[in-house]
Amino acid sequence: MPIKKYNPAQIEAKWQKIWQLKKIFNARDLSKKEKKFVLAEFPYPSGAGLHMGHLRPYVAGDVYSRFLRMKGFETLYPIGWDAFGLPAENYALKMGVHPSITTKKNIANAKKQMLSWGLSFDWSREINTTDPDYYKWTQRLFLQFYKAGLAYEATGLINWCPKDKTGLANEEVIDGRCERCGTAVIKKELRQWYLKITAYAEKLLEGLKNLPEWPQAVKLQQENWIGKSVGAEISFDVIPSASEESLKVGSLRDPSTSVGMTNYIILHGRNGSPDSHTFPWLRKSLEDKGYKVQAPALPNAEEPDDEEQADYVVKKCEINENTVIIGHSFGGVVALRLLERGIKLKKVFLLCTPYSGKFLDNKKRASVTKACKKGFDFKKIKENASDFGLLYDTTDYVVPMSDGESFAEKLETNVIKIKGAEPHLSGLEEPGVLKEVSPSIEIFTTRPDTIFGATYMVVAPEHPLIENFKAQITNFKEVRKYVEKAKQKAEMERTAEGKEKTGVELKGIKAINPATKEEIPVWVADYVLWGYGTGAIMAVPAHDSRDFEFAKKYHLSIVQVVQTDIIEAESAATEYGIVINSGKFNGLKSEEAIPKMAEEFGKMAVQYKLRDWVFSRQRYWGEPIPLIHCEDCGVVPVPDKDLPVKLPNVKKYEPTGTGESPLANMTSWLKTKCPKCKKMAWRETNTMPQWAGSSWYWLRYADPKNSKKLADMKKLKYWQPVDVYFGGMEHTTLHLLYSRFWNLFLYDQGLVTEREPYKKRQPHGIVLAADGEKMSKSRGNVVDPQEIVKGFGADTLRMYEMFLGPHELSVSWNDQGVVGVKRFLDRVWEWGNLVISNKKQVTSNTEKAEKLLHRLIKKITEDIENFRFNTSISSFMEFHNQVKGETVDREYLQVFLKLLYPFAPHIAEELNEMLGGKKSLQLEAWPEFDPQKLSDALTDIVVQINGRVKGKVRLSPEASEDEVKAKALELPAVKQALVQETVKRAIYIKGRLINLVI
RNA sequence: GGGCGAGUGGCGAAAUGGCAGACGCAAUAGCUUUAGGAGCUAUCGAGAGCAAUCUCAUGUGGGUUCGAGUCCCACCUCGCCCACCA
Repeated sequence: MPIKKYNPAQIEAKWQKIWQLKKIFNARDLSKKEKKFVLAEFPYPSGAGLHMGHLRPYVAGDVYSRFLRMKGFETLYPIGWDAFGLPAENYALKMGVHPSITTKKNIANAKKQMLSWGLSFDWSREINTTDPDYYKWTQRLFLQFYKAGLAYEATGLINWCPKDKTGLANEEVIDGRCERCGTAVIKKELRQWYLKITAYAEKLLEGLKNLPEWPQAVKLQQENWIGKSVGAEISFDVIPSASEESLKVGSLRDPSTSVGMTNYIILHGRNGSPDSHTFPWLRKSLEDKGYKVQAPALPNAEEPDDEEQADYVVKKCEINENTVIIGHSFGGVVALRLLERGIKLKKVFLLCTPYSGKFLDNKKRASVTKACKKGFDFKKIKENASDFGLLYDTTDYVVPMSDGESFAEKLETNVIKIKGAEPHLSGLEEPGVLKEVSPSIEIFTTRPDTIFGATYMVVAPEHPLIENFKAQITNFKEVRKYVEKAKQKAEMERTAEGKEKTGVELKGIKAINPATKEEIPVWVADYVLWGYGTGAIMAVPAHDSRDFEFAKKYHLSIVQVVQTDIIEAESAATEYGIVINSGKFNGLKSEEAIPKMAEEFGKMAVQYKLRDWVFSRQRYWGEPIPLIHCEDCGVVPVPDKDLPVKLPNVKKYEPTGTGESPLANMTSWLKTKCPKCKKMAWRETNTMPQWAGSSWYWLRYADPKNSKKLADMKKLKYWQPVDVYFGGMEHTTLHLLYSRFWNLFLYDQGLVTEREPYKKRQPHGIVLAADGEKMSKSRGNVVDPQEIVKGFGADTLRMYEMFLGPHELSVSWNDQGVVGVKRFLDRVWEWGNLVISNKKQVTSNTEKAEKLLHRLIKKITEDIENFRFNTSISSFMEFHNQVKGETVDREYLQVFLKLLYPFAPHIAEELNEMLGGKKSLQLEAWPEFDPQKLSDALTDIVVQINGRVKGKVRLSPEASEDEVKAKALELPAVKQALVQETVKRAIYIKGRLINLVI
C-alpha cells in the first residue's frame, strides 16, 4: 500500500481548525482540578509582524501548557496585545493613518501568525490594552495610586528624548540613549507625573528573597538597579568665610561688613522677650557662626496685636531679600503679616505658630485667636518668600500639630517635627531648632568612618545651595558659568568614562567638618550627581578614588584617617582598615567605627539608586491620565463612573516638543466640568507610558470581560500567581520591575491575593541570525517564520526553534539546520504509517523497544519539567534511530505520539487519528514510565586502571564489587597492565564503573 | 571600575565528579536517479601505526580527587547588566 506523503500544510490547517472549533484550550475558572497559569509576555503588534524572537517564548509556553493539560492540570495559557506605544503613532504621523487602524490591522496579522504556529492559547480571554474596556481599569488603578499619595506631580530635571519628543523613565534610558529609538537623551526641566516606586524600594528588594524559582541573574539585576546602600546622613554647617577686608583688620569675621549675606531676625511670641526662652542661646549660636542677628523686643507682648508688631519690626529692623525670620509662636504670625505687606524675605521659619486659634489646653488667648481668625493671604505670602520651614514640637500641649499641617498644606511644604527640650520649643537650648535654621549641607556617605579625613565638600551643579548663597559667593559669575555649562551637557557627556573631573570653588563660604570642627572649602563639580543621595558629598580624598583625583588636580589637602594593609602611594586607599587620626575613635576597625561615628555626627540612613517613575508622556497614543485641573479645587480625579477617559480622535498627533501633549490642542476634549465644584476645568493632557497597560495585564486574564471590577476576587484567587512566566532578559528592569511594583501596591490595597505576581521566571536567549548578529532589516539577515512554515510546516519550525540550543541562551538561526528536523518528522510519518498499516496485528513489542520507550518517557517528562527542550528533540531523534528496526504494536506508537504531541502537535494528532484515536491527544493522559523497564538485565560496566579506560565487562547492574573485580581482572588489557603491578585499591560505582588503582 | 555568565570538532551543541564530542548541520565515499535535488549506507577531534592499538585533546597555568569539561585558586578572551551611585 503506498504511503500518503507527509503534507504539513494540509494537516496543520486541519488541526488548527478542529482545535478552534472544539475550544479545547479554553481554561475553566474555579475548576476542581489544580490550576497552572502559564504566561508569555504579550507582544506589541508591530507592522513587521511577529519575528523569530517571539516564537521562542510562545512555543516554549505552548509545549509546557500542552504537557500540563495532559498531566491533569487546569491550565491557563492566555494571550493579548500590548498595543499602545510609539511605533503605531510614528507610523500614523508618516502615513496619516490613525493608530487605531494600523493597530487593528497589525493585531489581525499577528493573530494569524500565532494560529499558523499552532499555539494553544485560550483565545476567549484575548485582551488589548488599547481597548477602552481594558484601559478603563488601567486608569482606575492609576487613580488608586493617586489616592494613596503614590502618584504625584512635580517639576524636575527629567530624561527627555529629543526625537520622540517625550519624557522618559530612568529605566527607559539605556547607556544614555532612548530605549526605543536610540537617540541620545537630554535633561529637561519639566512638570511631570511620577509614580512613587521608591516607596516600594525595600518591598521590591525583600520580595526577591521569596522567589526561589527566579534565576539568580534576574534577581541580581533588579537588586543592583534598586541599589540599596547603607550609610550615614550627616549635616555640615555652612558659614560665611572671612572676607579679604576683614582679614586685613585682623578679625576673623565681622558680620557688619558682610553686605548682602544672610541675616536673621528672631521674633518672640506672646508673653516672651528677646531674653526669654531659647532666644539668647539661639542668637549667640548664630552669631558664633558669623551671622548678623536682630532680635527686637515687640510691643504689648502680653496681649499682642499682629499688625502693630509688624509695624514695629519694619521700623526697627534692617530687612532685605537675604533676611531670614525665625518666628516663634505668635512671632510667626507677625512674620507672615510682613510677607502679606509685600516685604520680600529669603526664608521664614514658623516655630509652633498657631493657625486655627484653638489650643490643646483649652485656655483662652484672645489676642492670638483674634489674629488667627483674620486668616492669611497665602498667595501673597508665597510670592514674597522663596522658602518656608515649619518646625513643630511633638510634645507641645498648646499649639496642635494640626496647625502646622494646615500651614504645610497651604505653603506646599512639610512639617518638620521636633521633640523640644521643653514643650512648645521653649527650652533654654533647642539644638533641634538651631540645626534647622542654620544653613547646612546634608550629605550621604557609606563611609562615616572616614569623616575626619573630609577635607572639602562638593555639591552638584543643580544644588539649591548655590542660588541660596548667591550673595555670599564672591566668585558667583564664575560659578554660574560652570553650572550653566554642566546643565547643558548631555548625561552621556557628563558621565563619559575617563573624563577629567572639573569644578569651581564656592568662594566666600565654608563648611565646618563636624568631626574636626575645621573650616573646609565647598566646591561645585559635576562628578557629584544631583539625582543620587542628597546631591552633595563630603570629600575624603585619602580614601575615595574620585575625591583623590579631584584633590590632586586642585591641590586640596589629603588626610589619611584609615590604616589599610595595602600601601598605596599614588591613589586612594578605599578598603576598610583601622581608624587613625580620628580622636577617640582611633584604633577601631572601619566596621565598628561606621555605626558609632554615624550616630555621633549624624544618623544611619539608607539610600537607593532607584528613582521615582516618570509616568507621563507627551504623546498621543497612550492611556489619558484621568485627572482634571480645576482653578479652585486643584487636581481632581475623574470619578469612577466617568471612566474610561477615552482617547479622543484627533487630526494632528504631532508631538509638540514643548513638553505639552498633542491632546493640549484638542479644545473640545480639553474643557470639562470640575467633578467637585462643577466649574469649568481642564483635563490632564499627558498620557501614560508604554508600560502602564502591561503592569497589571496578567490579572485581567483571570476575568477579562468583567465590567464591574478589574477581575472577580474568587477568580483571581484561583488563578494567581502566574506559575511560569516566559520572557526576555531585556525586561528585567522595565516591565518585570514595574509590574512587581503594581502588584505589591495592589496587594497592600487588598485588590489582589498574592504579594508577588510571578512564581517562576523563565528567561530566554535571543535568536540571532546565522552570522551571529542580531536580526535586523538593515543587516538584511532577518528570517521570516512564515517562510519556514510555508517551506517545512509549523511542526518543523517549532521543533527546530527548540532544538537550536538551551532555552535561556542566545542561539544562532541556521537555515540549513532546519532540514534535519524536517527529515526527522518525515521519518516519524513514515514509521507511523508503517506501524498503522501493518496487516499482521503485532501483539507484543520487543524487549529493546520497551526499554527505549520507557527511557524516552522518563527523559521527555524530565526535560519538559526543566525547560530543557533542546535535549528533548535530540532524545526523540536518538530514540527513532534505535527503534526503527524493532517490532512494535499500535499502542506503542500512540504512547510515542503523546510524547511528541507538545512539540509537534499537528503531525501527532494526524497520526493518532489514523491510528484510530477518537479524541484529541490533548485530552489523553501523559504517559508514565515503568522503572522496571528502564534497564537491561545485563549492562556494560567500565573498567579503568588509574582512571584510564581499559575495557568493559558485561554483568548485571546489581553485580557486587567482587564479581565485577573478578571479571575485570580477566580482561587481557588488565592482565597486561598487572604483569609487574598489583591492585592497591578498587573503587566501584555500582552498575557503572570500576577503577583499579595500581 | 563593579557585578553576573560563558569559553568543548568545520558549525549548533551533549555530558547527576565516572566511557568527552550524544543529537543535528556541513563535509567525504558508495548505492539509487536521465540529471539536479531528495533518499539510503558508511566515515567524520588531532597525531602515530599495516593493524590490534597507543599518545594528545574541553581558553591558559596551578590545585583537590582513585578519577576533573564538571569542584577550588590565579590569569586570558568574549558576552550581558550597572557605572563618577558618594
